[in-house]
Amino acid sequence: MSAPTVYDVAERSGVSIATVSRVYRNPDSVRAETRDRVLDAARSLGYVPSGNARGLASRTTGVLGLCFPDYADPDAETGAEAEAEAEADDSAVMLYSDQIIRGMERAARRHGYALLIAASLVGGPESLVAKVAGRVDGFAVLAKTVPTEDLEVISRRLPIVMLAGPREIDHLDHIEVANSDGERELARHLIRDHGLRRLAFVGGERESPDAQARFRGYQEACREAGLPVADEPDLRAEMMTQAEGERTADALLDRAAGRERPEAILFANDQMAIGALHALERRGVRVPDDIAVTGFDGIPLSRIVRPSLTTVRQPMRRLGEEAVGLLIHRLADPTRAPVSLMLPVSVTRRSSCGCG
Amino acid sequence: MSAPTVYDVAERSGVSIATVSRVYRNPDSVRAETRDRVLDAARSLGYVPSGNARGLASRTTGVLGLCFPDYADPDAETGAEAEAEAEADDSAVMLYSDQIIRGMERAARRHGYALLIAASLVGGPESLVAKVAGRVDGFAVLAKTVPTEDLEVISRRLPIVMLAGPREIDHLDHIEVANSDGERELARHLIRDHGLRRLAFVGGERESPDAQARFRGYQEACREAGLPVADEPDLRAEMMTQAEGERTADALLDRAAGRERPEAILFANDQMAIGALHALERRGVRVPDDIAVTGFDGIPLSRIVRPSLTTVRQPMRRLGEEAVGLLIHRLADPTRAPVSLMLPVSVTRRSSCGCG
DNA sequence: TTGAAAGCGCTAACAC
DNA sequence: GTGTTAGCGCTTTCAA
Repeated sequence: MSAPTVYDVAERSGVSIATVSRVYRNPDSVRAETRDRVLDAARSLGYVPSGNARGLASRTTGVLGLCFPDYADPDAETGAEAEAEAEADDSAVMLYSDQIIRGMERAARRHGYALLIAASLVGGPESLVAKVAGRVDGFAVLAKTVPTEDLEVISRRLPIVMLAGPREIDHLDHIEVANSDGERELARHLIRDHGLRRLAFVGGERESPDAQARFRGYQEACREAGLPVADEPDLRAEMMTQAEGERTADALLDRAAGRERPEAILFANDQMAIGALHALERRGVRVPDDIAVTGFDGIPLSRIVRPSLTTVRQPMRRLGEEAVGLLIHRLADPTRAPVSLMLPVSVTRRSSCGCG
Repeated sequence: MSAPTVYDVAERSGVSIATVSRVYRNPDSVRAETRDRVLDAARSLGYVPSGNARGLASRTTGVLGLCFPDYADPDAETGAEAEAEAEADDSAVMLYSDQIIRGMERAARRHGYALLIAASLVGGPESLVAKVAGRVDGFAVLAKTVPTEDLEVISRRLPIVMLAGPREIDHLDHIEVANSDGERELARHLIRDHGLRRLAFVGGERESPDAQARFRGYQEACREAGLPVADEPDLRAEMMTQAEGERTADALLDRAAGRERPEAILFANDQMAIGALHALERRGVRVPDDIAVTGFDGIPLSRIVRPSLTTVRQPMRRLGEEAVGLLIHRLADPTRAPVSLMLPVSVTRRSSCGCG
C-alpha cells in the first residue's frame, strides 16, 4: 500500500497534478466542479498530501518549534505505583514548560502553524535539536537547553527566539522575565509592609540565571532597606523541587537552632516554597505567624496550598505567545533588528506572608 | 541567504554529497578524518539538514503527532489581568491534555521521535489535522477532536491511535480508560464503606463518552446496592469546569431545599468537584460531614484542595506513553491486528468522602 | 481556469 | 570508505 500521490489523484480525476495541487493550496482558484472531482478522487484513494514534499517544494513547513529542558529521565521506570508518586511532584515541576507549550500552541494555531516540541537531548549531529531545526520555520528555545554553539549555527538559517534567561546570543530575538524586579518587589513588601528584618533566601543551582536574577533582586531590596546584604543565597538547591524545598527548610531551621531563626524565607521558586510549607507544618512551625514563606512563578498550586503562597507571578503562557509573535514577525521581515523583550511580573500577596 | 545544501557542504569539504549525507545519518560509516572535514564545512556554512528533503527521500519523518481538542478559543483576548483569571481555571481544565502531551513527548523521545501537537480546528482540506497527518509517521487523536470521516481517510495512509472514548473506527488501535469500572468502585465505596444511600450524580454533556461511561458505572453500583437507579444524571454540566461545578452544586442544594438533600454528590470530573467544594464552603455546608463529594481524573489539584478530594485516578500520562507504544509497534508491523487497550484506574480515597 | 516541466535537498542503491 | 545516479511528491513558473 504505497501512498497515493498527486499523480494518482490527477489521473483518477482527469486533471493535471498542478490542478490537484491548487485544490489543496488555493481552492478558489479552481472551478468548483473540478475541485469536487479532485476531492472525491482524493477521498476515495485515501490521499494525504505529503508535508515533506510540500515543504521541500515551497521551502516552508507551517510548523514552529520549541525546545525545552529535559526535566525527567525519559528512561526512568514508570512502574504502576511509582507513577502516582512521580506524577505528583513532577507535575508541579513541569508546569512551567507546560504553560509555555500551551501558550505557544495557541498562538501558533492562531497563525496557522502547528507546534513541534522536543525536550533537549545531547547528541551528535543527529541530536533532536537538529531534527527540530530542519522541520520548522522557526523555533523557540528555553534557556540552557541547547548549546550556544549549535544555536549560532542554526540561527544563520532560521529564526530562533531565546526564552527566559539572559541573552546569550545578541543577534537573536529574546524574551525574558523581570526576575530581579519581581523578587525585589517581593522582598520590599516583606520588609516594608510586614516589618520583617531577618530574611533568608534559598536559591537554585549557580547555573540557573533565573534563580540568580531573583537573588540579585533580593539583595537590592536588602541593600535599600539597610539590611545586611548576603553575597550568596543562604542555601542552594540543586533541583528546585518540592523535595529540595523540604530539605532546605529543615536545614535552615536546624542551623538556626538555639539562635534566632529567620522571620521569612524567600524561595527561588514555588515548588521549593511548597515543599517548605510541608516541612514547617511537620515541625509545628506556623506560617505566616512564626515565619513567612514566599515563592516565585505563580504556578496554580501556589494559590491552592494552605496557607496559600505569596509569590511572584510569571506570565508563562504569555512567554509562549510572545515567542510566537516574535517568530512570525521575523519570518515576515528577516532583516529587522533583534528584539529583546522583558515581560513584567507581579507580586501576588497571599496568606503565607501574612496578607490575604 | 539561501540555505546551504549538501552540495555546498560537499564542495567545501571536497567530498561527494553522499558522504555528507552519511555523516549525518550514520557517522561511523565515514572515516573520522573525512567526517571532521565535513562537519567543519557544515559548521562554517551554517548548514542544517532539511527535514523535508530527508523525509521525502526516506519516506519517514521521525515525528509523531497528537491532535487534541481545542479547549479555549485561541482568538480570545489575553488582556493583562484577564490572563490571571483565565490561567487559573483553565490550567485545571487543560491538565488533562498536558499530561498526555508530556507522556507522549517522553515516550517519543525515548524512541528518537519528536512530537508535533495541534489542537483540532475545523476547516477545509487544509485543516490542521491534514497538516499534521502529512508531517508525521503516525499520530494519536483524542476522542471527539477529528471527524471520523477524516480519520477513515487518513488512517489508510498512516497509523492512528484513538485515545479516551469509545472505539469509533474498529480497525484502528485504541486506548481507553476504565471509566465505568472506576466510577462503580467509587460509588460502591460510598455506599458500602460509608453507608450512604442518597447519592446524586452530576454528569457532563451528553456527547462526552467519558462522562457517560462514568454515569453507567454509577448506575451499576446503585443497582447492585438496591438503590434507586436514575436513568439520567441528576444534573448535567456543559463544560465540566470549576465554574459549572459551583453552579451545579448550588442548583442541587437549592433543589433539595426543604427536602432531604443528598448525602453525596459524585461529579463526572475533578474540576467540577473542586468548584463544588467552593460552593459548599460558601454556603456553610461541611464536607464530608454534611455531604460527601467525589471527582474523577486525579488531577494534581485534587490532593491539594481542602478537603482533599476523593477521586478516581486516571493514568493520563500513561495514556500518552501507551499511545506511542502502539504507534511504534504498528510502524514496525503494519499488518498486525488492531489493538484495543483498557487502562485501569484506581480509586483514591481522601478526605472529601470521609476517609483520610 | 488549467497544463507542462523544472526543480526543491535529500536518501538509497549500486558501483567503484 | 566513497562517488554516481535516480528518484521521493510536491510547488512553481510559464504557457496555453
